[in-house]
Amino acid sequence: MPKIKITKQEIVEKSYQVFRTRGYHNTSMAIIAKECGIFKSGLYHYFSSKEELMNEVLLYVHELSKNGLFSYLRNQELNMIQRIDKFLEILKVVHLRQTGGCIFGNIILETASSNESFTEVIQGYFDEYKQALTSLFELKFDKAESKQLAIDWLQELEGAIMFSRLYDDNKYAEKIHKKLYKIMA
Amino acid sequence: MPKIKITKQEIVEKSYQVFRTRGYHNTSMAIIAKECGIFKSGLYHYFSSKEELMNEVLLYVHELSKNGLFSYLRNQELNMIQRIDKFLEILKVVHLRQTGGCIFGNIILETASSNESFTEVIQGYFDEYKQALTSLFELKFDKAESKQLAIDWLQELEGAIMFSRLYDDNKYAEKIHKKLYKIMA
Amino acid sequence: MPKIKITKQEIVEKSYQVFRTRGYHNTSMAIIAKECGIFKSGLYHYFSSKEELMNEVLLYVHELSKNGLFSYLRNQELNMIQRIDKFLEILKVVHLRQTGGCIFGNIILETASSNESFTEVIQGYFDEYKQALTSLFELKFDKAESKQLAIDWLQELEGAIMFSRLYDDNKYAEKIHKKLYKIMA
Amino acid sequence: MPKIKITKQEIVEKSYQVFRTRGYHNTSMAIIAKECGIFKSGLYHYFSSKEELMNEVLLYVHELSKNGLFSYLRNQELNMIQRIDKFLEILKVVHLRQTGGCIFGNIILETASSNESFTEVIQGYFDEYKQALTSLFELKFDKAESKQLAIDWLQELEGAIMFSRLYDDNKYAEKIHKKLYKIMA
DNA sequence: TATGAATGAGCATTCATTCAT
DNA sequence: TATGAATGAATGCTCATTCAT
Repeated sequence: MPKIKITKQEIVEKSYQVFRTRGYHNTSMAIIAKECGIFKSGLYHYFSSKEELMNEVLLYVHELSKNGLFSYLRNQELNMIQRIDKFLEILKVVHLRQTGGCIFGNIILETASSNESFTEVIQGYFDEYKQALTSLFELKFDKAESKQLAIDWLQELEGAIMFSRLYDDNKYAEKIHKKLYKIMA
Repeated sequence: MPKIKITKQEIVEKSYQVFRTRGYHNTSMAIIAKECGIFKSGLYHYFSSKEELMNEVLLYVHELSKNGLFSYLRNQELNMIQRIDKFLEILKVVHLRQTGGCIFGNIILETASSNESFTEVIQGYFDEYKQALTSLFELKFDKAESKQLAIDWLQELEGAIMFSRLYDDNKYAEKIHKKLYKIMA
Repeated sequence: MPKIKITKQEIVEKSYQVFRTRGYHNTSMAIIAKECGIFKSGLYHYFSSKEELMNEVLLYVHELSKNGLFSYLRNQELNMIQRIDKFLEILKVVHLRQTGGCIFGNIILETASSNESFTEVIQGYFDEYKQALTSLFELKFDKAESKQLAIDWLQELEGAIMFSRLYDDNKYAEKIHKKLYKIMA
Repeated sequence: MPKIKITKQEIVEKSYQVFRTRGYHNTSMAIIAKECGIFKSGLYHYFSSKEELMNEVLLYVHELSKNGLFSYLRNQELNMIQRIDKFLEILKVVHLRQTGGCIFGNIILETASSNESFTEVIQGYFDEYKQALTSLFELKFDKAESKQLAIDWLQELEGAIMFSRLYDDNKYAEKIHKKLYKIMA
């Protein structure tokens, strides 16, 4: 009798998708519960509040990136081109699909001025993202320059994702993706 | 009896500030009414819905930019440096203050995947922004290159504003501002 | 077209009855709304919270007592016996009916140890009650003794109301009522 | 593996404290479970409902009083003053501490008009309390008078506890305590 | 035109209780 | 027996919007 139950992990994954596309305030616990096939009150068995759920979602995506995106950038068994290849391969799947772009960018712009406490965890994500990119750039540039390049490229990427969503056209993001090869050429 | 009433224009201006800092879904008509010193139902005398109010806000800021920001970029009575000087002078006031960054960037990331109809008007804004920037770049580059530079710089600016809000530090945006001089040098 | 609407005052009166019999925490805004024949949300047009509604109820009953109960005790146009007669006449209507006894006594025992802010207004009620009783006793006793008698009698009354509710028998309260005559005899 | 588990008795004792200070409706099974260091569902192993738990609490406190408070009042090995001394010694610990006064008084006023079935057990408590007090008074007065004195004093005590909680000052209750000596003097 | 009352759906969260393991 | 997941109604309160005056 395969009693199918949803796990805490699966709730986080579902919530990720919903929050990414709908944003924070436009997503109700009812919507998430429905998406998970459970009762609203069931969510509170795992998460003490909507805010905590969102924080866990962000931490989960960060963790995912550690083991995926970021890991390729600093994988010493790969050469420069291989690292970029692998990184962009993932990046396309993550951002190019029309599922809401980058949840960290979305949520920070939606909530930066309010009381919600997402800033810290989002900073943590981008900090590590920058470090991983720096690792890549250091294959060609010195430390300081690499760090600056990382920040610049990340910024451009987020701006590009915004434009890709605005014009419903992935070309903006893709162009920034390719820019990585040019920088390292 | 000089009963001073708030004008439609003033409501739009107040709403601009509220929407920019709080976002769309986290802003209630009640908050806006309170900020304007009028009754909730009063808002519906001027605007048929929250969505329409937001649209009018976006159009108002677009209009403001036409007569301000954009106008300097294509002012033929100014030389290149003067245009940039004037443009950045305004830009600093508009974006650098800790009042929510760029409302167009905020709202597009918050609502791009939902049913709200802000995409068109936000596209209109950025289209004209790009054109105005293109006018500037054409003082040095050819048409095609100027257009591409405009898009790139705008993207970077939006990414930089995001980082300035994330890290509560205007240096990210300021760096992109200065980049204009370098491009035109 | 006699459009019958419930006024804020009527909501307070209805709420009084409900809170008095059901207590504070066992009374939901939904119950009150239903009792008033309006929507739950309608209550929030008049009262910003359940706590505020309760406070207004307590102040209303205090006001009622000022113009009723208390007024007879210090009415200088009445002699001692007349004052007691009138006072008890009202007191019977107020407490003896099986509608929940004394709302001030009920609510203070239910909420004294929690965060609700009813203590102050309930103290205000009993302070004035004591003063009014003191006025009566001063017809026979000196100031200090009158004050003590007032406190004592009030305490006994509240204890008696509790016993009348516990045993569903008004005799306990009635006995304290009559005690007034003995004290003044 | 000395897994120390909470006993039914300990749950009742913890619940007593919580119910006494928070009241019945403002106390959730979750709060009690937390206070006991067990799961909510664990409570239902021992008690079929919140109502039953409360009833057991009241019976427990009644039992406690039998072996404590009440026992001194009718202890034939003690003389009158000794009985009062011992009785008040306990009474101070029970009521004077700022932990919610008298649970029986609190709960009867909170629930007397509702469907909960606490009336009977609370009556049982006060019945025996009256009998015990009557035993004391019979050392000096005849049966009928003693009974009346018991009722009166109990009433006054409950009213005094109410005032002590209302004004956060134990003097009201203490005064009634001392009154016992006067009555028996 | 402005007011403020009314509307009814929706919000995040908590409730007492039950169930499966 | 204890656990912790599930349940579904209910909680206080807010929402965008409409209506009558």
